[in-house]
Amino acid sequence: MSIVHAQSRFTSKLTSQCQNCSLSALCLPIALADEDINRLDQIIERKRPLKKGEILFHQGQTFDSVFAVRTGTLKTFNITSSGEEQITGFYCPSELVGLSGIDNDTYPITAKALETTTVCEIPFSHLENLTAQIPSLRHQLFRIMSRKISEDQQMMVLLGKKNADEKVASFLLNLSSRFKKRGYSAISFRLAMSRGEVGNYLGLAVETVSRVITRFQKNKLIEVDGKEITITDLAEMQKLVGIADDCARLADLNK
Amino acid sequence: MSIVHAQSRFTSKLTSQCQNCSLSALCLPIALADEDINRLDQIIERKRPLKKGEILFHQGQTFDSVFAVRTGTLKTFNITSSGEEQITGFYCPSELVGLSGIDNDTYPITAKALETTTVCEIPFSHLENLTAQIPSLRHQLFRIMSRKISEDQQMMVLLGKKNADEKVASFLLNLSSRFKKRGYSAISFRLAMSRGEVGNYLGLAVETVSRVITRFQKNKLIEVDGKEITITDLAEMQKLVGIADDCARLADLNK
DNA sequence: CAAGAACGTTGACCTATATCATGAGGCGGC
DNA sequence: GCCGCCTCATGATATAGGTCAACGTTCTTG
Repeated sequence: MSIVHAQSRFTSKLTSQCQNCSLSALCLPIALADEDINRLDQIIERKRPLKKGEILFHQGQTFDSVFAVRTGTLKTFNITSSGEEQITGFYCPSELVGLSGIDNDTYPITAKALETTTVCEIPFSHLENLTAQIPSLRHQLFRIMSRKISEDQQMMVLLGKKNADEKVASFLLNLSSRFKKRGYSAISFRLAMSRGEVGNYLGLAVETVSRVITRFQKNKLIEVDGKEITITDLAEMQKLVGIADDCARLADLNK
Repeated sequence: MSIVHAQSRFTSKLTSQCQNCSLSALCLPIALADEDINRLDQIIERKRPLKKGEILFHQGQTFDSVFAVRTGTLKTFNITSSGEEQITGFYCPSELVGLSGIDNDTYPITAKALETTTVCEIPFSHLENLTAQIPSLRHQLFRIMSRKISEDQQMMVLLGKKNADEKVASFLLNLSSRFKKRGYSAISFRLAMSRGEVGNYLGLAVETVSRVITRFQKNKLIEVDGKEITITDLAEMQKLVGIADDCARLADLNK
C-alpha cells in the first residue's frame, strides 16, 4: 500500500514540481515538510522559457509575483537619469527575483534574460497567505530577504572601497561559490554575461574589465577562453579579495 | 464612561508606548489596529539611551533583535579586509536597524550611535510569532524589508554610476526627504555625521566632500554653517541628481 | 579655561581608471 | 555561407578624484 501511495505520488508529479526539482534544497522549499511543499507547489506557476533578451518584468510594472530561476540567468537593472542602464544583480538557478517590488506594489527594476531561462512564478499574495500558516516558510522568506540585504551591503562595500582588481576578483569568486553551492564546479564555469555587463555591474568600464582579466591570465590566476573561466589559483584570488568577505571571522577584530 | 476609559488608557501608557509615540505612523505599527499595537507594544523593550560613539550591536554578534530608532542617529558599517570601516547606512528615527542579521543569526555589520540615541528593541523571535497572527504586521515587515532592498539598490546605482557632485546632492536630498517625512524641515537640517563619514558612505575622500560642499555654496545651491545645511535651490539640486531617482516616473520610458 | 585632538578646508600634485580609437574575432540573421 | 554587427582586446591620452600637506576651527576633557 505504501508502495502504491509512493507510486501514485510519484506519477502525479511532473518534472516541474518542487519535490522533483533539483533546486529544492536551495530554494524556497528548504526546511519544509513534504505536505507543506505540496501547498507551496500548488501556488507556483511554471512559465514558458524566456529567450535571451526577453523581459520578465519591467521597472514600473505592477508587482504581483516573485520568481525563482530554474535554469538560465537573469539580470536586473535600473535606468539612470542619463538613460543608461545600471545592473543591480545577476540571478542564477534557485535564486529569487522581484522581492524589491513588494514595497510599492511596483517593480523598481527590470529583469531580463541573459540566455534561455525558465522561472517559477510565485504569486506573492498567495505566498504571503501561506506564510501565515507555515512558520518555516515564513522564516525562510524572512531569511532570504535578510540575506539579500546583507549581500547588497557587501556590494556597496565593493563599489565604494575596492579597486578594479578587487572588484573583478570578488565578482569571479562570488560566481564561483554560487556555482559550487548548486553542485557545479567552483573553479570552472561559463559567464552568462558579457564583459560590458560585468563592468556595468561593478562600476567599471568594459576596457578595464578586459584589461584586468588579461592581467589575471598573465599572472596565472585564471585561464580564459571567451566566456569560459577557470580559476587556477584560488588561494591567490582570495588573498586579492581579502578575508573581510567572511564577516563572521571579523567578529572579534572590531571591539 | 468613555471618558474614563480614555483617561485610564491614557494614564496607563507612559511616554514610551507605541500608541503615544510620534513615530507610530512611520514605524512598524503603521496600519495596525489599536489592539494589535498593544500586542506589539508588549514585546518591545525601551533601552537606556546610547551615548555618542556607543555600540548597539557588533558585526559577528548573535542576532536576536531588530531596533527601531526613536531619537538620534545610528550608522552601520563593515570592516573591510584592509581594516578600514565602510559605512553601509545611516538610521534616523522610525527606521529599523538590524534586519540583515536574520539570515545567519548573526549581525553582519556594526551599529554605532552618531549622537545620543534611543532605540526600541524588538526581539525578533517574538516579532516573527506576532506576524503569524497579525497579517497587517506581517505585510508591513515584508514591505519594510523590501523597501530596504530597493534603497540599497539605489545606493548601488549611486556608487557605481554617479560622480562626486551627484553623490553629494543625492545624499543631501535623501536626508531632506527623510526629515520631511517625519515633519521636520526639508530644506534646513543638521547633519549628524562628519564629512568623513559622508565621504566614507558615498565612496569619496573627505577632501572631495568638502570641496563639493564648498562649490555648492558658491553656486548658491545650499548654505552651510558647520553641520547645519540649508538647501536654497531645491530645484537645481534635483536637476543635478536627475529624475531617475523617481523610479515610478520612468515606468513608460523603458519599454 | 587651556591644551590637545578631531574635524574641516584648501592647495598642489599624482594615479587609477575612463575615454577614445583601432583592429581582430565570433555570432546571428538572411 | 556570407555580411554586418557586436564583443573583446589593447594602445594612447585625458581627467576626476585620490593623496599628501599645511593650517584654521571647533569640540573634548582634565
